[in-house]
Amino acid sequence: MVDNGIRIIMCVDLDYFYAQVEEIRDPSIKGKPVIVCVYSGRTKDSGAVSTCNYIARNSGVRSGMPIALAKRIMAEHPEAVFLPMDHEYYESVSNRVMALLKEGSPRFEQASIDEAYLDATQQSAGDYALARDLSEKLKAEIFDTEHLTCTIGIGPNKLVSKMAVDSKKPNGLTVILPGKVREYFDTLPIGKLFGIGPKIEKKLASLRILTVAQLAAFDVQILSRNFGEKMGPQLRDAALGIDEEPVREREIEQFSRIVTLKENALSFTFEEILAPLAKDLSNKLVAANMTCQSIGIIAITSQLRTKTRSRKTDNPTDSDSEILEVASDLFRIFFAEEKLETEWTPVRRVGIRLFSLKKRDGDIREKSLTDFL
DNA sequence: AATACCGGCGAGT
DNA sequence: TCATACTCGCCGGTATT
Repeated sequence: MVDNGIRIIMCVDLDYFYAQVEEIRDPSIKGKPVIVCVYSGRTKDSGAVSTCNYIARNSGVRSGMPIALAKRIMAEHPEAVFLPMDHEYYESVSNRVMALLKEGSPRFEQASIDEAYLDATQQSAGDYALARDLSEKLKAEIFDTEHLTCTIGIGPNKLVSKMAVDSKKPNGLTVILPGKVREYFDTLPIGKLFGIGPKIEKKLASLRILTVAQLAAFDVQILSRNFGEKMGPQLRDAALGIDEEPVREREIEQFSRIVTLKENALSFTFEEILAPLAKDLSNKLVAANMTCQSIGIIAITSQLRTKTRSRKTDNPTDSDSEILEVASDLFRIFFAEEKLETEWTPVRRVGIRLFSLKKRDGDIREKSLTDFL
C-alpha cells in the first residue's frame, strides 16, 4: 500500500477525437483538413463544427464555429473534408478505448466520450517515473489496437493532470510533479485555468485579478461573497493547484435530447417534435436499466437564451408516453406564460431532459438497505 | 433552520 | 443572417416541513 498522501493521477485525452476516428475509418482523408459537423437541417450549411483535425485548426477552424464560416475559411482548401457527426460510431470506438484504460487502472473515471482519469498511485507505487512508463505503455496500446493517438497528463490530482494534458497536444505526455505545480500554474493566464471561462474571467478582472498568482493570493472571503460559498474557495484552490476530488466512476445523472426546429416558431406540434425525443429518452432509460423522477423541457429562443421548465413526477418512470405527456404539458404552460411576456420570443431549439435518475434493480444489498430504512 | 424543488447560468467536450 | 448536442455543477429564490 502506497500512502504518503501523494496521489498520481493521469488524464487521458484522445486527440481531436471525432476527426481522428474519421481519419482511421477512411485513411484517404488523412493529410487533409477534416471537419466533423452537426448539421441542423435548416439550410444546407446550417449547424456547427463539432471538432476538426489539427490541419483544419491551423487554418483557424474551431469547435463551435458555424459550418458556413468554416467553409468560408477553407474556401482556398478545396481538399477540406466536411463530415456529418456519427455519434454512435464514435461511441463504439470510445467504449473500446475506455475498456483498455480501465484495465490500466481500476481506479477509473470517464469524464467524457474522449477523456478519462486514472488513479495510478498504486500501479506506479507512488513513483512519477513509473507512472510515465505506464502512460507510455497505455499510449502504445491504444495506438496498436485502435490506431488512435492520445495525450496524457500526469499530476497529483485531477485538476493538475488536466492542466498537464492541455499543455501539450496532440500526442503529448506531460508530467507535472507535485513540487512543480505552483511554478507551472503561476505562468498561466487566468483564463487557461480549467473551469474559468470568459464570464468568470471577466468577473475576476473586475476584482483586479488578472493572473493565477493573484487569484491564489486573493482573500477567499471576498471571492466567496462574489462567487458563492462553494465556488469562492474552489476558485482559489484551483489557482493553487489544489483538488481533492477522488477519481471515481459516476452514475449518469441526466439524459437530454434537443433538436433545432426547421424555423423559429411561437409554438410547434408537440406530437411531431417531442414524441421521437420522448421515445429516444425512454429507450435510453430502459437500456441503462434506469428510471427518472423528474422531467424537464428546454427551449432555446431566437436570441439563443436558454429557458427551462421541469416537474418532479409522482413515481419513477421510464415510459415514453408519460415523458411525452409531461413534456407536452410543460411546453403548453411555457408558451402560455411566454405569451404574457412583453417581448415576442420565438423558439429556435427545443428538447426534453430527464433527471433524478435511479438505477432500477438495485442489487440485494442495496434493496435490503432500502427496505430497512 | 434545514431541505426540496425550480429556473438560470457557466463551463466543458 | 452564423450560432449543435450533449453533460455536469453551482447559485439564488421560494416553497415546504
